[in-house]
Amino acid sequence: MYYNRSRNPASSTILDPLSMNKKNTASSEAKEQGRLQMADIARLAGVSTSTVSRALNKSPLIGEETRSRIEALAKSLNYSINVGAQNLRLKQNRTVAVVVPFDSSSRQHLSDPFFLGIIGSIADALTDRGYDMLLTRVDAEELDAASQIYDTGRAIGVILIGQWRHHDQLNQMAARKVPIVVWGAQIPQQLYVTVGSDNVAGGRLACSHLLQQGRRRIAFFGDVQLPEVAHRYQGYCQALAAAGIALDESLVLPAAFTEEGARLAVETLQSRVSSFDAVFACSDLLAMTAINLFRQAGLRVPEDVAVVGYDDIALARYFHPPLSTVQQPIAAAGEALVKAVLRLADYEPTAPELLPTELIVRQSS
Amino acid sequence: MYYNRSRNPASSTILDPLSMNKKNTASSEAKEQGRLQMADIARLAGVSTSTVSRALNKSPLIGEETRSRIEALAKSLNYSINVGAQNLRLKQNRTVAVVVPFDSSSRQHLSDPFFLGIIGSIADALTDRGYDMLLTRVDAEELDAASQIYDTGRAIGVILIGQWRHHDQLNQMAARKVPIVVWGAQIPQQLYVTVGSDNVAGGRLACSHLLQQGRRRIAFFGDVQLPEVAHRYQGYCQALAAAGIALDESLVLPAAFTEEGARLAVETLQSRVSSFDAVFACSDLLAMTAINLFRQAGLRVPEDVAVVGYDDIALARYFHPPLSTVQQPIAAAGEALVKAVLRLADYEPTAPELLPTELIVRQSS
DNA sequence: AAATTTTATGCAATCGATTGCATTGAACGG
DNA sequence: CCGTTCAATGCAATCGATTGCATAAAATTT
Repeated sequence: MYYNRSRNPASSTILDPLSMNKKNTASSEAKEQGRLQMADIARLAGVSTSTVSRALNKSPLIGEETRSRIEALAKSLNYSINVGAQNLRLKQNRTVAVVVPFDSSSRQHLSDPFFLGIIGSIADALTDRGYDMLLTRVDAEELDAASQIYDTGRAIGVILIGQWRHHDQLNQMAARKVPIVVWGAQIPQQLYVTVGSDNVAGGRLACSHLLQQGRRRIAFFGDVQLPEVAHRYQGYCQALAAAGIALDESLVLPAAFTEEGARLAVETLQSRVSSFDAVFACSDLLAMTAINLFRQAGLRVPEDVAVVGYDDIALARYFHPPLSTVQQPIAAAGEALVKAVLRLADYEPTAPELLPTELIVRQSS
Repeated sequence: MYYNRSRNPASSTILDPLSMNKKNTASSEAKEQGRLQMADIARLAGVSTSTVSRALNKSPLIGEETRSRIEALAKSLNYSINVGAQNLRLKQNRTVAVVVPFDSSSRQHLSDPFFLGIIGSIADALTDRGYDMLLTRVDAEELDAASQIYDTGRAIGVILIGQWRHHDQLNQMAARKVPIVVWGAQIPQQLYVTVGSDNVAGGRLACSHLLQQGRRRIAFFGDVQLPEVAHRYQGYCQALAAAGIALDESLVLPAAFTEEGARLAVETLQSRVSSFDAVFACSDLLAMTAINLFRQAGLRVPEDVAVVGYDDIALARYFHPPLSTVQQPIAAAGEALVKAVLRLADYEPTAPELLPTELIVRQSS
C-alpha cells in the first residue's frame, strides 16, 4: 500500500474537474492528470477565468457572493494559482538564488558548519520576506553559471557564499549588472557588493587576546590567498606590531579549510618551528582538528598551546576544552545579504557592508 | 565605485538592444532595462523569433550559417532563454523543493549539522541530474504550505526533512497525490513514501556494543514521540532483551534535540537514577553536550560513563574523546531521496527505502 | 418610462517562449 | 523553361495567468 499517485485514483471528490478536461484524452490519462488550472475552476463555477482571477485576488469588482463561492470551490479542490504563469504575466519573481561554489577537483561536500549556518540564516531572512530560495552548487571554475540563474530569470538576484579566488569573475558579473552579493571581504577595485564580517578586527582581537595571555610565539593557520583570511592575517600582524613583536614568517602556515590542511599545518609547525605557545586558526574546524592533533602529540591545551578559532560554530562551546573563537554574526549576515540583494534587484545603489565581530573567550586560551 | 546597476550604464557594447526596445520609455528607464528576450535577438539578427528559438535549440531546420550567427549574437549579449516562459510553454519544470519544518514556538534555527549535511547531499544529487533545488522553511504546524509549493507549480515534487509528529498531515498530502518523500521512519499505515536509515538496527547496534563493553545500566536519551527515535528505542530494547537484561524505565529520558534537552536529561539522570554506566544518545549533538556536562560533574568518559551518539556528523571524530556513534549514510540519503521524488513526479509507484546504518566505534565507549 | 449611473462580468491582448503548418526561394529534372 | 522537391524561414496559436475596455443587468435619477 505504499504506492503514491497510482494510475487509478479512487474518485474521492464529487466534483471531478479533471474528467471534464477536454485535453484529457484516454491515451494520455496518466500524464494528463496535470494540475488543476483556473479555467477548470471557472467552468465549475460557471464564470469566466477573469472572474476567478479577480475573485482570488480579492478585487473589489467581484461581488461578495461570487467571491466566496469561488474561494470555497478553489479551496475544496486544493487549487492554487500557477506561480510560473503568474510571474510571466506580471513580470515579477520572488526567488533569490544562493550559490555555493564547490571545488571541482575535490568535489568537496558542503561540510563546514559555518557555511551551512549562513545558508540557514539566509533561508530565514528570505522566508520572512516571502521570498523563495534557490540553492545551487556550482563548479568554482565556472562561476558564471551563477549569473545564468539570473539571466534565465529563475531568480532576481544571487547571493554567493564565499568569494574564494574569483575576484575577476565576480567583477565581470557585476559589470554586467547582475544583482549579486558576495559573502566575503572588501578588496580594492571590487565592482560587486560584499557583505562580510570585519576580518581585520577579528584577527586583531584574536591575536591581542593571545598576547594578553602572555603568549609570544603565536602561529597563524590559514590560506592567505583567500581575501577573508588575508584580512585576518593583517589583523594578526597589526596586533603583533602593536605589541612590538617581530613577525616570524615560519609561524605562518597556509592551512586549507580541511582536515588535511590542519594536519599538515600542525606537522609542519612541530617539525619546523623551534617553539610556539599559541595558534590562531582561521576556522573553528581547523582549530578543533588542530587541538586534537596537539593532544595526540602530548601537548596540553591551553597549558602548552593556547588556541583561538574563528566562526563560533554551535559546537565550539561544547568542545573540549570549550573553544575560544571570534564570533561571526550569522543571523545578521543572512539579514544583511538578503537586504543587499533585494536592493540591487530593485536597481538601488548598494554599498558593501562590514559586520562587527566579537571575541568569545572560553577555555582553550 | 561600489554601485551596481547604476542608472546610466556606460554603453559598453556596440549593439545595444535595450535602447531599441519599444517599451523602453524615458519615464520607466530604470525599471525597464529588463532582461533581454528572444525578440531582441531576433530583431538584431534580422530573423523571426521562431528562427532564434530553433537555432538555440539546435533544430536541424536551421542552416548552419544562420545558427552560428545567432548563437554568437546570443552569447555576446549574454542572452539566456527565460526558463519561466519556457517551462510554461513546455509544461515542464526541473525544480524540486526541499522543505525543512521549523518549530513555530522556538523558531529554532536550522542548526543540527546532520540535517544540514543531508541538505548538502540532496543538493549534490539534484545538481548531478540537472535539477534546481528550492529550499523552504515552513512552520511545522502548517505543513500543507509544503504541498502548496507543488500546487503552485513551483516544484514538481517535495522532499521533507524529518517527519516529526506530522504523520496525519503527511498522509493527507500523499492521498492528494502530492509527490512527496519524507526523510524518516516507516510507520504502519503510512501512505507517503519515506526514505530513512534503519533506526531499529542502529539502536540495537549501539546498545549491544555498550553491553559488550560490559555496561549494564544504559540510559537512553531521546524523544520517543518521534518515529525515528521510537525505532532506535525499539532497537535498544531488543538488545537489552537479547542480553537478558530487564528494561529500567527510569533510564529512558525524553530529551529534545537541543542543548536544553541534553541538560535536562543529564540532570534528571544524576538526580533520579541511582546508578548508570552508559548513555545512548539519539544524536551526536545530544551526546556531545551530555559528555561535556558529565565532565563538568566530574565524571570521566568513557571510564565512568560510556557514550554512543547517533548520526556521525563530521565533528564526531574530532571531539574529545572521539565519539562512538551510529553512522547515517548521508550521501546515500540524498541520492535515495532524490531518486524517489523524481519517480513519484513521474507517476511511478515508489516504495519506501531503508538505508543501512553502521556503528563507528571511537573512544567514547 | 426613459435616461443615467452603478455593479458585475466577459472578451481579448499580453507576458516570453515553442512548434505545426504555410510559404518562399533555390536547386533539380525533364 | 517550367513543374517538382527540398531546405529555410515566418505566421500564428499555445502554455496559464492578468487586466483594460466593452457590455449587460440592476439600481437610481429624472
